[in-house]
Amino acid sequence: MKYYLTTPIYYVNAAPHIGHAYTTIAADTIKRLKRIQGYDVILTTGTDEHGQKIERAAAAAGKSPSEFTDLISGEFRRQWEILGLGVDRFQRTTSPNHAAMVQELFRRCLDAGYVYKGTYTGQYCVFDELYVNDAKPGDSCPECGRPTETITEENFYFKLSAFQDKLIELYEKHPEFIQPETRRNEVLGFIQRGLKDISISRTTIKWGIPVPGEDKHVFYVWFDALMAYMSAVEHDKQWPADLHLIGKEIVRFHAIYWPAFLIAAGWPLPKRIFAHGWLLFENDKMSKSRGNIVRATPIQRVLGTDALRYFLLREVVFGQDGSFSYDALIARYNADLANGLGNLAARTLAMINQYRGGVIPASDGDPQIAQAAKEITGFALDCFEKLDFSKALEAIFTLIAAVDKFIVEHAPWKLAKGGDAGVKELDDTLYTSAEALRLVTALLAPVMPDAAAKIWAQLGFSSTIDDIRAGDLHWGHLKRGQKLGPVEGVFPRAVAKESIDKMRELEAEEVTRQRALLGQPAEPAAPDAPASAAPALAPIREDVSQISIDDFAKVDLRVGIVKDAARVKGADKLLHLHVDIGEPEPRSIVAGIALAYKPEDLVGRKVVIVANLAPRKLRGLESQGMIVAASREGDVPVLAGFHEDVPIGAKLK
RNA sequence: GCCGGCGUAGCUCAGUGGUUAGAGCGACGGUCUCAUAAUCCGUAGGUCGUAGGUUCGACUCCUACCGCCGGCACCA
Repeated sequence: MKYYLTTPIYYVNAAPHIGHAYTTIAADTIKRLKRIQGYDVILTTGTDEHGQKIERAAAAAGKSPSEFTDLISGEFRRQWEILGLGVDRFQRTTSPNHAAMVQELFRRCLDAGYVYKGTYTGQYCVFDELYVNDAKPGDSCPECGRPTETITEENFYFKLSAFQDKLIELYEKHPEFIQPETRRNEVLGFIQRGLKDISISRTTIKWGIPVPGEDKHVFYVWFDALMAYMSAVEHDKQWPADLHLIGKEIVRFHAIYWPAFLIAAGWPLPKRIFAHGWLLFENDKMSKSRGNIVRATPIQRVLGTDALRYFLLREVVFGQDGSFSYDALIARYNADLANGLGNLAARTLAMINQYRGGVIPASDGDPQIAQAAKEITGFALDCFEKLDFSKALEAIFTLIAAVDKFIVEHAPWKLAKGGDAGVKELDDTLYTSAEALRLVTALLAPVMPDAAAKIWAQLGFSSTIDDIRAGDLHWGHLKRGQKLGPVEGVFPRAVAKESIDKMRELEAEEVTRQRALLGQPAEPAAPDAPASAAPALAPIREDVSQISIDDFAKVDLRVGIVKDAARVKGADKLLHLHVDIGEPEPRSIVAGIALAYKPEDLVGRKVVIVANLAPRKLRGLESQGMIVAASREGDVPVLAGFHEDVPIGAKLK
């Protein structure tokens, strides 16, 4: 039986961080779980390497696109090796086998009548490679705020509109197709509002896979990238995937576009898509602009890969957003791994060494613990199957607690001194502890392979944890007479401050190394740097065309004072302002700053506006100009202002 | 603005009509000594977001409101 699962292919515009590791660690864990169940498991990952953003990032690093993507793709591949993740195939979208598959998808869709050529005239954001519907010339991009360009281009379109009913039918027939349920509901809601055809080619980009017979065109990123799931296993015919593991931000592409493409091409559909949540840093979104992105390797180097794996899967409910913090990591590590699992192993193995010469005694074990073990095992396996890692782990650790209690109740150290009377009870107690330890170790092996391997060897097994199968997960499989291996602590207790300092130090080093790799200047700001520290800004566009002073003079920037401000009904982000710039009547201006500023805080504040911008209606209100604000990727805008007092109506030049 | 979710002990969360609302972590007190200053035992009193309502009875159902989150709309 085969089981094929995937992580997303990661976009190479940034170096790997803990978010990438999260997905890939989860995938590796699932792979190990499925192996225990006896499946031949294939896990694929890879890198998504096309598009203008990459062209640009490469240029910024002073490299050609292919040099640049080789470098970053290699960085991802190495990351998974360092973390010991069992990736079977690493698929790059720049490899020839992939291009052929994408072109094949295109031909099949074309032959089936789901692709047509059309013309698009309108606004386009070069940075995001995005067509901005309903935008006018001069408008800026809804995603990034950069100016859009007016383009007319011939494009290939995919008839997504033809798939509305087919997709709804798919979700109804296979409720597990998209999980968790909230994502499924969102997708359904989105589809029920109607699907539009999508453009699947671009003539504005060179760095991509060419459309067959249409040299000017390259494929749009999603038409290209999704196919990596098929090209990765092209040679051993593993398609369809049993599971696509993704982040919640790419649900729509996987749950809507992807099955539609496949149906159009007449290829089988993946069985299940599971979208996990985001990893936050101390409850804030991790983002470049905040400078609070955490990498996996510093954590690995201080506490070990297992600590990272355990933390991510135990602390965060899979499917929901979760928070990473160094304090929580250390707390989990010490409470669960050092005091719980590590200590149980240490005390159990030490007692067998001391009291029984390192040999597993003969016993059936305590019936109550055996029963508890049976129930907990069943429950945990059930949770694992549902990808509810946190609940599974919680359950497994209740068995550890039960055994700790059991040991105290029987006090083997007293039995050992009690002569012949205590021999049987001592044997039973030691066997029970060791067998429970064996079972717990086997259950935890998919999550903590390194520690499990160590304990496994200490229990005296010559087989490896990769040999563990479902049949081993039953009480009583530990054999009497088995000789323990050399014993050594698996999770030494961590001193919080020391460990955190060390992780932060390594984190800073890793940031510097990654930035050098990307051709960016060293950035001293630590992840916990105060807000005043300069955040890492996106590189300034290399290709912003230069303008003359006359061009600049066309822009009439004026200082004004906000007379009143009010929220715009029906819009989260909009404020309706009246700004006095020294004209007879204040200007009516609608600005997308409601998330950053309260209306009452703006009244009386001096702002800069573009006074000669063509008026435009927004939500029925006329906007006679635009407020100047600085914005960072993924962040709220910050209004421009002055340190000195400036009269109303003053012109900026 | 529309749709959905959430708001329970310091922290993370469980609990969906019925006796005194639970767990883990943290904190405090005690205990054993096999063990990683670990284990084990005990304690900690949280208006179950706010205000109404239904009911013999609500954390659990309904309504409104507040706050947070997500999706859509929106972002000049």
